[in-house]
Amino acid sequence: MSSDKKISIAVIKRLPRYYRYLSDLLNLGITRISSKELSSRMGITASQIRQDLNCFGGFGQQGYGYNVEYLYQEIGRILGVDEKFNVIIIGAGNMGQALANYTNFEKRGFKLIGIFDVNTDLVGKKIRDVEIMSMDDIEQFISKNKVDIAMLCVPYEHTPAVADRVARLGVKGLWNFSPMDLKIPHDVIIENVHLSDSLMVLGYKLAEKYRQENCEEA
Amino acid sequence: MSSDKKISIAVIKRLPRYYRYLSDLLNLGITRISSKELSSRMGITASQIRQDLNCFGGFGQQGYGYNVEYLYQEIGRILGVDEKFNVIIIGAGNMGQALANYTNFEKRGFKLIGIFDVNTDLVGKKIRDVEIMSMDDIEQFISKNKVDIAMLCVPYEHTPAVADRVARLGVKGLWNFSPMDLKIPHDVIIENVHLSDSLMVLGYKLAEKYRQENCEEA
DNA sequence: TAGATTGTTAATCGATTAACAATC
DNA sequence: TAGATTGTTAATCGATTAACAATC
Repeated sequence: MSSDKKISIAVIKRLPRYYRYLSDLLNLGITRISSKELSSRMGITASQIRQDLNCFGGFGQQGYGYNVEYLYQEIGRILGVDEKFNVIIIGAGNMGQALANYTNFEKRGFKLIGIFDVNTDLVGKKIRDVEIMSMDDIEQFISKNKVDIAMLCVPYEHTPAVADRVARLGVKGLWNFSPMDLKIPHDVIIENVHLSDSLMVLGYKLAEKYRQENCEEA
Repeated sequence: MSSDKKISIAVIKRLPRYYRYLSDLLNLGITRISSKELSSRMGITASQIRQDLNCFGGFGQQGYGYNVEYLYQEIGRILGVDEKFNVIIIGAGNMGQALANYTNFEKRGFKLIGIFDVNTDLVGKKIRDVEIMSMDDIEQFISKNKVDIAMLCVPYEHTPAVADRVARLGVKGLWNFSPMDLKIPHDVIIENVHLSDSLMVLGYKLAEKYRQENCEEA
């Protein structure tokens, strides 16, 4: 059954992946699926799927499997897709603009309501109906609008100060794109996207592959 | 000692993080560090640090600790920073341009040598001295230049076909930004960057936080 | 030498997988 | 009812942490 025993981060990190696969199944018009079939599609064990899902409740039915649409909606609910988080982007460079153009985020419950930049040349420009505003106006904006999440796309050296600034204004979630482990002394949830870490893992695997190929030749 | 017992992915994923912290220490002018001191900075146990490093060899010295510069260089070597991977970006939209502007990648051993897009309006434009070329010319380009890694910043629906196309041309590493688990029938290393998965984990944690706050009020 | 800190083995903890009774 | 497949407990596996002898 569901309720409150602490759910491990390993399980939580798999939820968006389940959500993606279920979305695909839905688009394929598949209405029911067994843990066994899903396991072969996802490349994980059926046991793990059942174990994971049972952290949150019994979504399946013996002898039948899982109803795709129901499971999709339940996982969406767990992930907070219905919560409709209000989001701002800080830093309207390429990365900020790229994120502003990701319409998929909206479907996942993240609504972009503002973009901020220090560069006054950009102020007034619109990206998908959302205006770029001056950083000077951010205090006023947040006091007038509920902002759940700030996506931080500012240069490395400014990131801690900007994070601190929006945290003081009551923003509860930060999505950090700078290559640092952002830590601020506030009651805030931080999720770091370490692009260069990911690239370096790719580099490691590639270097390892090249080494192996060289061995085989020799 | 070093050698060939398979190193777990959990360890490898921590290497870029060690590399970042060591780079910071170097910039602070710190020349030696103990696993204990590093553990308190990184928020992991000293035991894990020593265990991790010893997968690759004994980099430290009893009674002294680790030489920061030496350890930094060794981890860099393990990660392939010296290999100088040649990289191309496919898709010169906001995300592709954002990546093209990340000068940090170069310092980590990833050299951008080409950008490709289907949009002929973009062809000829330069980003940091690298020209945007037409997708039609990609076969010729790869046959003339060693390309280790392709960063895929193309729309979702085109991603598998583009991945397949460059894999056939001999590109051995793919960095995928589309929200799918890219799988292609070639001998290629794929690293997926699932931005929306990361954002949804943030959403989960935030939703959980809000639920807790509501409970406390009630 | 004495103190510090590694490298490494052993113990613990947590996550994954296997097994199977419950039940649709 | 018989067959299928879940929910859940138990077994296994791997990763993290603790401990300490080796040694700088």
